Amino acid sequence: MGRKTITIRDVAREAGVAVSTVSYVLNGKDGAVGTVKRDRILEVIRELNYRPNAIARSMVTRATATVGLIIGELKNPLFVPVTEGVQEVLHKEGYHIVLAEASDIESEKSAIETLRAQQVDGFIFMSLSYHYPSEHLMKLKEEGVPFVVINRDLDDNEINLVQLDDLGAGYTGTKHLLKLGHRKIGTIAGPIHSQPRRRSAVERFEGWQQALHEQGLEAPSEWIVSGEYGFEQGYQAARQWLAQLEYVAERPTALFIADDTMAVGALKAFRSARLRVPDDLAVVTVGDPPFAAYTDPALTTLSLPVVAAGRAAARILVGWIKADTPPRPQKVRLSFSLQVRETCGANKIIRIE
Amino acid sequence: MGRKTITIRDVAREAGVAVSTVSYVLNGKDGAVGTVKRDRILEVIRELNYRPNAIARSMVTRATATVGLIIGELKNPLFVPVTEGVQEVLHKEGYHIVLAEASDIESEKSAIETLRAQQVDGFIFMSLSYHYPSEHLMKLKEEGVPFVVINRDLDDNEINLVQLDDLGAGYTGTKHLLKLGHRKIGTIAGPIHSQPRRRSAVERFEGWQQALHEQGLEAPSEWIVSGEYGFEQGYQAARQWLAQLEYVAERPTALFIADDTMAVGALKAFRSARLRVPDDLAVVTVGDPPFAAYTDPALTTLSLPVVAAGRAAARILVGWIKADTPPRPQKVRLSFSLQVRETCGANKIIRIE
DNA sequence: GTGTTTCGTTGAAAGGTTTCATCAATAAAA
DNA sequence: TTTTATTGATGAAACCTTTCAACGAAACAC
Repeated sequence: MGRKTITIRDVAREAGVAVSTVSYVLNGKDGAVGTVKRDRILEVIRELNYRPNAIARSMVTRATATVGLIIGELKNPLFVPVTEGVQEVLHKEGYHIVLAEASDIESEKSAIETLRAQQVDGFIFMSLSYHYPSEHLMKLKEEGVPFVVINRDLDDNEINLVQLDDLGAGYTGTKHLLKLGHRKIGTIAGPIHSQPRRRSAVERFEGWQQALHEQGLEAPSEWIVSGEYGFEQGYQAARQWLAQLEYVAERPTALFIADDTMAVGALKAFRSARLRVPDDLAVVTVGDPPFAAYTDPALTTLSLPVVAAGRAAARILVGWIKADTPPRPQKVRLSFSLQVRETCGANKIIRIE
Repeated sequence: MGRKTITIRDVAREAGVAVSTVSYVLNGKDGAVGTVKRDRILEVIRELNYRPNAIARSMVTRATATVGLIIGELKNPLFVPVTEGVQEVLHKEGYHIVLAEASDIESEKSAIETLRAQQVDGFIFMSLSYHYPSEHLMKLKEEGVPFVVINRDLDDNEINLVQLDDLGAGYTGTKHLLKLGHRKIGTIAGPIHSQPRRRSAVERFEGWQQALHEQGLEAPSEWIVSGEYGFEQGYQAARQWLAQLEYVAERPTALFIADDTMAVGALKAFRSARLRVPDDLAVVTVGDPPFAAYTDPALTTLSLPVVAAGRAAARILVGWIKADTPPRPQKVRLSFSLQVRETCGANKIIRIE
């Protein structure tokens, strides 16, 4: 609508100085301009309600103070906490986030294209954990575009990567059950068979396996089931798991579930089956979202530092952008902590002793 | 890093045509350029891997195809579903989202400033539901900046607004309990006393009140408690509620809780107090997040169409931007639906009959 | 064959900023 | 007093597009 936008030129005219002078005070090149003119300029800026045009600035500086956050799907429970961390440090550093959803590799490519056209200064990828090469990321790297990847499985370790220690989580969770005296431990795994493969699910599963093998234990295949993350999916997986147990002599006394949302669904299934947790079945899971302490029974779970992951990724990215030179490629692997609540039965055992 | 960016000029030179010609094929002004040159140009574009600079384009078109999404806090449970809806239509229309978090009015103002400097084409506000005027929004309106507000309480009804029917939700939820035969109905309200006031909480509370009054019923103040949204906050509020009941002769048989996360916390408190839901206390709540069906007992709740709210807001905004003229100001109020599950006891009653 | 449209193409201006090179004036050094 | 630095300020180029006005050539109408 025909509203005249006011520019640096107007400010300069009104203040009786050169455009470049105004630009200098705007950019805080303080030494370079006398206090009397500076004050006058600032006054005029306020008076005219002048707002510098970041687009025009970007044209010449070739920087937008904007980073693209590419995310697999908004519903991903990691999204909010990770973005929280990302936003926290990005905001502090004066960067903006532009959001793009990309649930498969093709839309990811196209998101990259449009955001590059928008001249974003860098990318953070937080999509599904693809296992396979992702040549488009390689290309990005070759072209010198700053980017960091969160929680994916990449075969190129020249790429900056922030990962949660899902293997460790699976291992430690199972170990916890072993320490409580359980020897027969099944698992409800995440999407370990999906294509593309999801790293987090596979690693948690392998952690479970590893802990058992270390003790020379082996779980029959009937004790294993897998499914997508999610409440309903967990419910269904648990029902399938229970069904499978009918075909095997020994029933597990404990269960490692790959994800808290699945666990909530599973608890429902166990309730309908009149299976008491933890008395009949001890459960340990992974994630520790806010609701974990409020289920019945409360979830014993491995808390993953997702906010910290977001922060770490953002910090690496900002460093790279500012230095304008790729950092020594690093794989940050963030640890976890065990939150002992009720589903594992640890507190009950202590009470009995 | 000194990588030469390739521009429309390079394409023009390589293809042996004028810059403007390239621009025309880029922008699909199809009639205007001969097929032979067009093909050559497209070929060169591919060859050179040319990517038009959206920033430069924005300079001249004065449009960025970008809208600012200003949100109170990422943790807000509405954020994900609303953004889902927003993103869905914005993406389809070729717009990008740039995200800004602003938890108070000052940071909201500054977010607006920086995003306007970034030349966003419009705004969607999805912050806390302030009650008070928000002059900065008025200013925005006067300056002709397109924007839509989701779920706030504004005294200016010239502003485009998408609201969830929180009043109706409170009313209908309570009505449901009344229909089940309850006459003594308390409430755990949301932050109705907070400053600035949160519309959703106040409306849900008023809906509860209204339904009771309609039946000539009155709840003693001991049956009422309020708190912030959240699991732990719900737990605490419920404990306080239980404590207050000690000081009153009659105990409620039913309870309206303003929010599902609070309800989950409250259920925990009731469990420790050996209060059976729904037998001793029927519960109805509001929101219907994914976990609502998986608590024990499952939550009877009023499902709010948050994704639809996001979509509606985005559609209004895009219409405004494209028409370059403010639409007839509208207040969209989206309805809700009652999800009868277990906490209200309805299924039990039916079974008894 | 002349006059008028239409078509395909072009050059140049405009958009708002940063920054480089330059310059005048003043301060410091010789 | 002359020379050299320093300071404060400036004009103009550059960033990469889009789009307007203009133009020659071909097609059409008469």
